Amino acid sequence: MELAKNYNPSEVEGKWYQYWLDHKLFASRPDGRESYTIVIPPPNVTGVLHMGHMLNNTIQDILVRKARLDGKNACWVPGTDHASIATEAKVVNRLAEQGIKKRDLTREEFLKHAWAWTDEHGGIILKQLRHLGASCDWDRTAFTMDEKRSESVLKVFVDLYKKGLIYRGLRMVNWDPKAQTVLSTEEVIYREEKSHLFHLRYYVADAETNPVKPTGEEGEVLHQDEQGRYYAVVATTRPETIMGDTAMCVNPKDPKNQWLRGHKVIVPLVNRIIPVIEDRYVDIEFGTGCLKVTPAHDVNDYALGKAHNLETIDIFNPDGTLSEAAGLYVGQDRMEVRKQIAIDLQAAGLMEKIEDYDNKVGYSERNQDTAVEPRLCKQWFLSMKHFADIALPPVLEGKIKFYPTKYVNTYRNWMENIQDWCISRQLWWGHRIPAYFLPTGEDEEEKYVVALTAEEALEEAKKMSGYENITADQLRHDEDALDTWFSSWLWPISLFDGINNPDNEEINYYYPTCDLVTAPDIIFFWVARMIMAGEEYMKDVPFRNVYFTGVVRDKLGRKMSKSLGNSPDPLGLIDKYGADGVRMGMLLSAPAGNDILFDEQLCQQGAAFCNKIWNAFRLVQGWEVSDSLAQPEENKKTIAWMEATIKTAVAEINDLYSKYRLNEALMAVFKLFTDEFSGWYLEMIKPAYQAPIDAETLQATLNFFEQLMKIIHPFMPFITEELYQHIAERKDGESIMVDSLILDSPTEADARLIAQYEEAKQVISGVRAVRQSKNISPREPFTLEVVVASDDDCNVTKCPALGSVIKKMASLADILYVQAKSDGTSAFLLGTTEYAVQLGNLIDTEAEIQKMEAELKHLQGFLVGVKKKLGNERFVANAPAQVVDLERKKQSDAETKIAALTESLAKLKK
RNA sequence: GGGCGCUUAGCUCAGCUGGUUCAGAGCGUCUGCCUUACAAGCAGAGGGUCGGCGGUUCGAAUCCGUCAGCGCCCACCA
Repeated sequence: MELAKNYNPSEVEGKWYQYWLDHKLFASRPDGRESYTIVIPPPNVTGVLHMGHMLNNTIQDILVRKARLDGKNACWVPGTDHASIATEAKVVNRLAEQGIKKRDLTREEFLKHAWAWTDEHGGIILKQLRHLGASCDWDRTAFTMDEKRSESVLKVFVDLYKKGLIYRGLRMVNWDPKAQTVLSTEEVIYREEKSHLFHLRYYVADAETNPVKPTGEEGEVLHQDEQGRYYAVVATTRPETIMGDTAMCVNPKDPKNQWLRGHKVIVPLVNRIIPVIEDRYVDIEFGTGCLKVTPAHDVNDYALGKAHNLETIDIFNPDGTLSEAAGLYVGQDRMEVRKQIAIDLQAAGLMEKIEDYDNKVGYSERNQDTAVEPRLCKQWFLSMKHFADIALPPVLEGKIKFYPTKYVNTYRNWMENIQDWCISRQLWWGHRIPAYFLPTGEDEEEKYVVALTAEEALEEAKKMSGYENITADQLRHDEDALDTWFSSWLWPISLFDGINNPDNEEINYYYPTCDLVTAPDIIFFWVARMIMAGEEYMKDVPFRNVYFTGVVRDKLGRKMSKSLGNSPDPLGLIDKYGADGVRMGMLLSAPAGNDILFDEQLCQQGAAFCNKIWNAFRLVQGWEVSDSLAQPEENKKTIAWMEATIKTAVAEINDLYSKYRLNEALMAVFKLFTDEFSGWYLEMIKPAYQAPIDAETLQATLNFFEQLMKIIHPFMPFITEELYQHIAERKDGESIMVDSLILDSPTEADARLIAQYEEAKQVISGVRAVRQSKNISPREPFTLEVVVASDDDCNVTKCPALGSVIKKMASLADILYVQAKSDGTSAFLLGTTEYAVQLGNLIDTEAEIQKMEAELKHLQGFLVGVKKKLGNERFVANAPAQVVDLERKKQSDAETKIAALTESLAKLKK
């Protein structure tokens, strides 16, 4: 069959992906083989593929395909995440476009819209992954909100509640006023912002009844205005919260604020009188040392309020506007109020000054344009102490390995300072919390039961005193949903139904999974919590290795983002370079743990490599075979060398895989094919133009080709399948995917053979370099002189097979062994042996002399260094004998070379 | 404020427990080749003294200290 001159991925990729699907080659069932499992980090169900996914999933696919080649039963489970907060936001936005407000809908109506959206956009990303070649077992595709996963989540909630690990409590939590839900501490990201420090006057309220006299060091009276009224100054970044002030706080040890002790002050504008309290929490150095205390809107103030029994005034509505309780600016947005109140304070003469100030403001990880508000409310929490205790040891003890290892520190630090996990969200899209509230009187504390179903909840409720006759419609199902991560933390278990159906065949076979490939930014959200769930529910780790990928950046190091427009369209790249090319491009610049600076040009390199492979095959496939032709000795030897080379390379590549140094493994694969196989081997055994090749050599070459395709396959699945199918007749359903590659370890004999060929390559390169520097055609047949004693058989050129290989590769007419090189030659040194190319009248004696003198000078300098080292008694006395011997050899070698060069030079100069 | 990591050729990175003939790779650069597998190619070449300083050692890119620069994570100073 005639093959096109250039490789065309678009003609190949779709065809083989369909073939793999048709023959169910991605599917896995438990069997007697060793299992190899990866669970996909589930992308958002309505997400679209971006470069981060490309990197992440390329790596997973490489690992899975490699496991198959190693003969393991590989299973890569795909799925999506319902991503409650992100998806709900998208649905809300779409409804808004249609003029529908979420709050006008019932929960059921809203969920209908959400499911419609999910059905419409859901799983697009998984379809896109197929273009990349992802070999997931698609029949297993799961969703964090499908039936099995949902049931698992609720069961776990009920179980943990019963174990006393889930509780409900009033806490200061992070509130997202846009999404109108609480967030966990992990979901808040802090950004440094240019802001202002407002210095506000709080007048002393009781100066008449309780006189004050603040004096400075010089004795002058401070803090007094023109009318003689005394005031304190409070520095704040948030003047809009003064309506919630219920105290002012000073440090009792602060000398400059002693005069305020025991007094009362007036909140500016609001004119409420509040006490001055004392607490060592206040930093004497910061601002004026006076702190306004707003217990409802600041975590620290809340603690102060509790300690000092202060009133709590919540001045915000859930949407971030000011509430009735504020009394002023009611209904206006807090950010607007901040601007307005600054103006009003100034006008009222209550603003001492405004300074520029950098501070950190928290934002929702999902919504980076609305600042998170600390807010006091009742939520569900998971106590984390127990989980930290069970999840820390496996990582510290190495039962789970992190690549790169530096994340172990990060992990430990988080675990050791863990806070309880707020798991409830004021959202509808998600798993509804299986808690049911009982009717209570106005001032009574809330009562509730936790149960898997409403029926069970009713049974439970009836057991409570006073509720014996309660009916189903009197129970109020908690409106809140669970944090998305409360379902994803079960992923490695719930995918195999290990929660609902413990000890089933699948969970026993596939769990623990082997590798987890993920980005480091979800180490706490997801990785850590999966380890917790694994230890809690399976009493075993969820995975053995975690490979943390880097962040994909552009080649200038900027994070890829929509607003910068520097994120290429993954599918567009695949169209342009082929999936294999893009996979190689991604990986070439992705050392584990480092950020990857993505450069489209690297995909080009990947595509070029495909073309190289393609053409190498075209060459081999085009050879005419002759059965009568005997196999030349040199081919036999070269085949043995190639075999040794492949074995050695595969051992190295396997070692790199085991260390998750995939980019280095790919580079080794690339060099094996390009340099060793195409550059050297094929050229060595290539028959003369239009001459046939012997059958044995051709067969060996095809075998090598097949091995090489397997070696490359994890990185470039499509082209390797295409050529695998060309190399030999294959039955329908046969595939490189499910073939295996297991080679013997390289031996010492292999190493010797490789060393011999390395030397031969150097002779060839030496001759080529002589030609190049003299601008002589590579075809011009020369005679090579080897300056070597006639009884010395160690020289590579003396091996008949290698001799003819060298002649062929270096276009030599002959190789002669001489005592001294003849006139009209250009020489080079390899080790201590001198090789001289007979150039005849093409020689430029002057240039030769210059070249040799330069080398002589270098050698002499080198010799001086070596002699100095050997002259150092302490070196000779202390260094290991091996090292000293080596230096001695260096010395004698250098002396030999210098002698030879000097002699040649003398001869030339005559 | 704490913790961690990084700094080696123009770029992106290797270089393990200090010691093979003056530090390696890929890309890029330069030179010569359209040699019937591949110009998405072939051949050849140039290019770093290993962030600065100090120390340990017979010997340091490799160990220690220190300074500088970069990056990441964590933390309730308004």
